[in-house]
Amino acid sequence: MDSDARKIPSHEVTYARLRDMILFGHLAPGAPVTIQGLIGDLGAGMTPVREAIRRLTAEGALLPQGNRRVAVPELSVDLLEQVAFARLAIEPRLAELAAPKLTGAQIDRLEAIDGAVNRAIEAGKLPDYLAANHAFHFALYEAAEAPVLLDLARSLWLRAGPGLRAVIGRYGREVAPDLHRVALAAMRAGDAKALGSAIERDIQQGVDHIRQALAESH
Amino acid sequence: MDSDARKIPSHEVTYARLRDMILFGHLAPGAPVTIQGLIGDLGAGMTPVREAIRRLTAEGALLPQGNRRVAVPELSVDLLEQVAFARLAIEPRLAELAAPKLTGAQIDRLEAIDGAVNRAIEAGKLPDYLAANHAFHFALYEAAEAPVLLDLARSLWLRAGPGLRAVIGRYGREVAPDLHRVALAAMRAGDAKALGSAIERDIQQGVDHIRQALAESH
DNA sequence: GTTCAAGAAATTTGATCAAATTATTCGCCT
DNA sequence: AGGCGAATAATTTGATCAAATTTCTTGAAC
Repeated sequence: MDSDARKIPSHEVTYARLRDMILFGHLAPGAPVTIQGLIGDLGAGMTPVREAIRRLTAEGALLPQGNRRVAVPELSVDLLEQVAFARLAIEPRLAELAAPKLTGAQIDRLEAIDGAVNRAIEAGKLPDYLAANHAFHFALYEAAEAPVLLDLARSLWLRAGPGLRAVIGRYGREVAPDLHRVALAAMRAGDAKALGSAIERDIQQGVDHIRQALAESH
Repeated sequence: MDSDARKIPSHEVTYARLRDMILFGHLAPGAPVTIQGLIGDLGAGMTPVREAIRRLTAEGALLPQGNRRVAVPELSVDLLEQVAFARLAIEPRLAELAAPKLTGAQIDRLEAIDGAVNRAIEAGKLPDYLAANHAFHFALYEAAEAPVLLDLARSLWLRAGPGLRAVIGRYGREVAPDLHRVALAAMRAGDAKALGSAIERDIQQGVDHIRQALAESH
């Protein structure tokens, strides 16, 4: 029954679960991320939990609290600006690198993911939207075959995670230009520059969204 | 005697030691970074060593090897280009942010560190040079008070670490323009743009150095 | 008879857990 | 309000289990 789960180690599973909780804003900033608590919640042993916390701390998704505890960091305007700057530097480059390597099948897959994004928006399913949007960007970035830049992008999305919580619950007004469609058109045309530009504007749009949500919650 | 060391946890010490070994090229790429080996070499327990390895893996300083081991990654030309691109995007920005916040005392300290850099060069002490150069850059970057960008810079230096090993042992021909001096002049003048530009050229110079060393070792 | 290969045993190493230790925090009492 | 003590949580060690690599042996082919 559970014979299929035997191959992947427990600390990987624990890491992935905790990461997704942060990435999609399921954990409140300042939340008490305690080892003992996660042992109960995730049903894992102590060692796997410790290692998951250490990894996420190293990636900037958790913040050490002076005393020997960690918590989900509050996303201040100052931190958001740093994340925004770095994302705008790294991710358009990833898109440019991916452009010449994309196969037709990969573009089809990206178009399918983008369909899921739009369906989630129309249905008003914010969590689904966040997951699908994440999937779209990283399916594209992975095609760039640039592991260093990809790791940086992952870390930056993780740091922006707590900000998404502020977005959740706001009206799902999705903005005018659908930049994913622009990006897809650039992919089909093989235009790396245009693709990078579309991704850049898409990031700018997303960051603006978080910035507004942050400003309204004081 | 060791009463002062009681406050900082063992896994932090272990992490810092292993990190520095990678950062300054003391570990050969492909080297067998094994838990049991480090327990012996560093005299630490199993859990601290595990956590240090996990943290450094998350930061990209160590690479998982399919089987459940990790090793110091080989620095290919391709990886170096990615690191170079990201460093050129992030670090000049850190310098610009630091410029208006630098106090006279901090600039004096940076000048002192740069003195150590030059002394190490003249004495032909490569390890001392690497340590002092690292200290110079991060003393500057820390003044920017931008933790996100600072973490990214740390991760990038860590990824470039294995490349330094190729540089060690080559003739210590230090290049013409001393860009640290240019940077110090920009700091005293309070010219953020000039400081960013000096750091940018300094990075370019360092990357060129590694690139050449890499090319010569085929 | 020698060599190569396949397979099995043994050793090494990583993963997980449980217990003991140490530090921090919180409530209570003065 | 300040300090003392109990409780809670993190750190660390040691032990046990599972996986992987290496080595040794055995058999067959040349």
